[in-house]
Amino acid sequence: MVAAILEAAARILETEGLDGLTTNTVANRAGVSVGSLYQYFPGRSAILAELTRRERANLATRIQAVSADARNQSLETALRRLIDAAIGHQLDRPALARALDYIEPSLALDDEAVLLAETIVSTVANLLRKHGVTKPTEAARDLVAMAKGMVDAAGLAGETNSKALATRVSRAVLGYLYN
Amino acid sequence: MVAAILEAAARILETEGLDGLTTNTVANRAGVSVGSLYQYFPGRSAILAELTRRERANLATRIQAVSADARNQSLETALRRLIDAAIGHQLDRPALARALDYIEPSLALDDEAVLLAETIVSTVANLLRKHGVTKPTEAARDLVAMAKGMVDAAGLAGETNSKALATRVSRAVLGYLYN
DNA sequence: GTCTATACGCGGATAGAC
DNA sequence: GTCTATCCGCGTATAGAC
Repeated sequence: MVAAILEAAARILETEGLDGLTTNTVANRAGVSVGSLYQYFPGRSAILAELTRRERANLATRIQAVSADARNQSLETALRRLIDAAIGHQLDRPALARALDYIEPSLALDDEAVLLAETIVSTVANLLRKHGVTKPTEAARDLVAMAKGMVDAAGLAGETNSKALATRVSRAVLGYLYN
Repeated sequence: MVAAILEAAARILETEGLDGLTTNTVANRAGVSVGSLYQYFPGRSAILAELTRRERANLATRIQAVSADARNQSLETALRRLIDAAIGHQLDRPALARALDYIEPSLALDDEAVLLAETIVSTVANLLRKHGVTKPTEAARDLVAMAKGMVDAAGLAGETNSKALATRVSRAVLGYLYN
């Protein structure tokens, strides 16, 4: 039930945008009544917060799996794997990812969700540190930001060729690191 | 009067976000009544559209001025100037720029506003083409996207050191081009 | 031209039936 | 536990006074 509501909310975010997401539309789309919805969520923003938490957890899991897996790889290879994971995540549901990215800062996320959001940057930072990159935290933030920008734009433009996109993001990332 | 309304809308977008922007709040902040507001704008979204158009025009003007000025500079210098201009624009009102970036795709912009938005990418593309960069349009889109991502994140994080930021963006941009 | 007052609809949220 | 019905407040938009 919770899953049905969240999935309905996600679909509405994708098709109608933030404005179109109301307790009524979510309930309708989920095939339940508003009353039932309020038994599982205290309100509209709680739905958004939980949806964000789930998506972040999703991405964090991917990132960590790849990162653990790439422990003995070169920095280039490890980064490429991370980029692939991030692109896979974002191009899976580009409009959703974009909407959540935007509202995240204005959301009152619980500690867990905040931690998850930071996981991504700190995973990258750790990787960079291990390979002797200077200012790993700053670099990680920059790399994540630029990758996000590129992937986000690609998603908006309807680009679907993940591999070509990954190659270009890699170029930008490696170029940043080696200049 | 129109200017007062738009400035009020901009301030509300910055402080309250998209949800907080209503015809009432805008009118109040502008020091006029709702009735007067409707004499100048047919509705809420018209305000957003016009605000977007103005901001885009603002940035496009900066970009073109710099671009014309840098006609005989090296590619590196020209790009750095463009980056400085873009950062100057975005860090001037980071929350506003971020909000408009997000809503722009869902806005029914008139032809002029669309053209202005494209001006930025095509200015960069022309510059790249002149210097023999392959796939200039694709590269321009990527460069703008990654710069936007970095500057946007910086603005969110409250970073105010434009010069340091510009240096990092330059690194990313040049790294992308020369790899 | 600008205001106040108001009609109208919609979304959030709850009460109470089943 | 889920539903329907309903209350309340707010935002859009307009009508009409000044």
